[in-house]
Amino acid sequence: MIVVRVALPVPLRQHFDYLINADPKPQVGCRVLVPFGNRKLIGIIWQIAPTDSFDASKLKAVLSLLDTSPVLPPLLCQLLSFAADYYHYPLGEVLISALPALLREGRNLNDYQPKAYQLTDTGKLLNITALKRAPKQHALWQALQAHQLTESVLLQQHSRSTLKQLLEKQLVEELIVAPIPFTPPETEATGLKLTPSQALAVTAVNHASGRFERLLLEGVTGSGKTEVYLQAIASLLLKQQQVLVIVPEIGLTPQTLARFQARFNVPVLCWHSALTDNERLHCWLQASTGAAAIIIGTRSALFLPFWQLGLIIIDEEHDQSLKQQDGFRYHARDLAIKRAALQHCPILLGSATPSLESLHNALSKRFIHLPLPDRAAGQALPSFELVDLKQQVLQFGLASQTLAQIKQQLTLGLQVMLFLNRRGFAPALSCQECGWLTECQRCSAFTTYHKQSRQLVCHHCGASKAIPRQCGGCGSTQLKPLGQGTEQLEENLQLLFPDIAITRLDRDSTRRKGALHQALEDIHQTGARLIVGTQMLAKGHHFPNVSLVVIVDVDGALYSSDFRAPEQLAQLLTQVAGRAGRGSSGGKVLLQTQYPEHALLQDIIQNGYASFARSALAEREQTRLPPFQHLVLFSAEAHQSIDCQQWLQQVTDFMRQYPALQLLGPIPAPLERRAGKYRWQLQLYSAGRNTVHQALDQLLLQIASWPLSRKVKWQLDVDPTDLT
DNA sequence: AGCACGCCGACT
DNA sequence: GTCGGCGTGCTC
Repeated sequence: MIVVRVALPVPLRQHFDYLINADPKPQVGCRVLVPFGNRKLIGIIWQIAPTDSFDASKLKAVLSLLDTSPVLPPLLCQLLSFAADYYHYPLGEVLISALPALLREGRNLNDYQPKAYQLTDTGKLLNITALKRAPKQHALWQALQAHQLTESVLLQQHSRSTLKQLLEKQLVEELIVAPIPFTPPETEATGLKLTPSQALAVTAVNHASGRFERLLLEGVTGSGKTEVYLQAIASLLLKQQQVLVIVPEIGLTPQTLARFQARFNVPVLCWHSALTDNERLHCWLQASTGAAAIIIGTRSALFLPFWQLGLIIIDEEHDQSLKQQDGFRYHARDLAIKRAALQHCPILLGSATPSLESLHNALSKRFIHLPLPDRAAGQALPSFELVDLKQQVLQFGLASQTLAQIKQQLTLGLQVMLFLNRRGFAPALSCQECGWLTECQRCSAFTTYHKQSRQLVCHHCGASKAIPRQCGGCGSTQLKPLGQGTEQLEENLQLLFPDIAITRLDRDSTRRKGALHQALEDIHQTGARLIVGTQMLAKGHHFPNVSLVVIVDVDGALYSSDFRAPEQLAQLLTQVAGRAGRGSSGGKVLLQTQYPEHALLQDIIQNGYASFARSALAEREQTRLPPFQHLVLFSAEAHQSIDCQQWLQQVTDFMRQYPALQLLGPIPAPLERRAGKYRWQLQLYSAGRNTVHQALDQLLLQIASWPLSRKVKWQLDVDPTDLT
């Protein structure tokens, strides 16, 4: 018996030591089933024979060793260990979250390995007449005479039950076949003709092959980023190297997959949350054996165990969905960079609207900057136009000038897209007599009026209730919708344009399975049409027939408390604009605003995202905000507001011993109460990373001993992207 | 986190 | 008399 140190999926920042048989040999990265208190847990072996073991007389023994070789190979162990340190999240939970669910539950990997079948010695010596009354079994026995057959080949000709019968008679035996990596193509796939800047980008990626290099591909929408990805991949496949492509949640469409599959004659697999547990494990195995050549996946694909990874691509690297927003709050882009460093392979970040973080890295020469300034097909970029809402009589939230332009495009048989980031019919119901508004009982927010479903819904906690007959303040029955959401905008537009088809695209209209697909199909038909939608319109989908985009209300983001709001608005506007006018006609984008002279808007519309981003960076530098300082966000949640505040005050008091840290807070969170709980936060700024990490390590040793930590649910977000 | 232990209030 | 509320302690 030897001692192993095990990482367990518990929120305790420590390891646990167990006794284990020296044979079969336990290895770091293997799963073990261990007794823990009065329950059983699956953990990962983290160290063999630690020198400073726990009191040997108190050690329990491992119940079983689940793997003969590590499910987490050394490189992944390094990556995950780094991640646990960097995000200050318990190692055991980080390790276990990197495994597919079936492996987390302790499933035996061998059951999922590809199998082959051959005759046993008795099977080989069997008399030819022995199976004559079982023709199917006889046929299979005959087929196996020459050589073994893999499971998939065998099942093409024979049934599983025949096989089972021969296995039971011990005439046939099962063996696990050694995995075979994908067959590299013989010649490089031919792609489209590249523009000079595309060709330059492909060359740069190829040149970086085999070593760690970070490249930022800054390409306006329609500049052919995907073609650069495809051609950069082509030469790696010849060398039998695998490629990982990480895309935002919404970006993994059948079209994306089809485009990769059509180009290369190698296995392309996808990885996303809609896969079943079995499909996930399959994909995980194909990555680890090298059978998969290209994997296109959402952020957690980052933790797949590749056989020979040659390149990582992060598409839409600015996208918020790359950052996990609960539990282990990692950023897939940042961890992918770490992974590329460990793998000694290049990483290519692509976006039309790069994050200020990546742009800063590119401008300061840490990343190789690869701009693609022109649209590949040569069309003009859409033009922006501001619509001043001041002193205007609005009809359904739209200025007369806006309506005139909509009408004009519809008359031409073209499509118009209206973007309103507020779903439902109206953001609240209001009493005409006393001004009372329908509020959520459990959140500090109003409840949205949904007309179709006849309900008041809180968009923060999800609670819904029937529409009240009377005002909760004065008892009046005069309740009217206040403000406008997509549901109402659709209704109103239908009144104005009774003959025009309208498609609404938001979380409510696409809830039903297949509804999104249907809506997109409708939009792809030519002819006049109005499209109304939320954020969903800005991501992933292309609308070739849209010639005019209306941003109904841009002002919300102009004066936000979140310092990232301008960046996000600029990205949104640019992305929305890029969705339109892809056909022969260049599109136009109307921005309705009360503040047409606002510097940010002026910058975006006159000079474009690239220019805006550079001035925004200069501003961040002056105000010492990320990426010029590092930010860590503490949040606390409790039934009593005072508990949150006091808990964060304790953090503040502790952190005072580090003068290099700047503290902002404790302050109430932007949504002070959610689902019946109060929420506070504390922001920590630091010029250097080391200081924060050291301070946090010390702090986390203390927190468990604070009595208040029992009442307060707290979390820590390193490099937060969302300050709510 | 989970789970047991333990000490006080309102029920069959 | 018990069921069950959640404070406290522990997990190799």
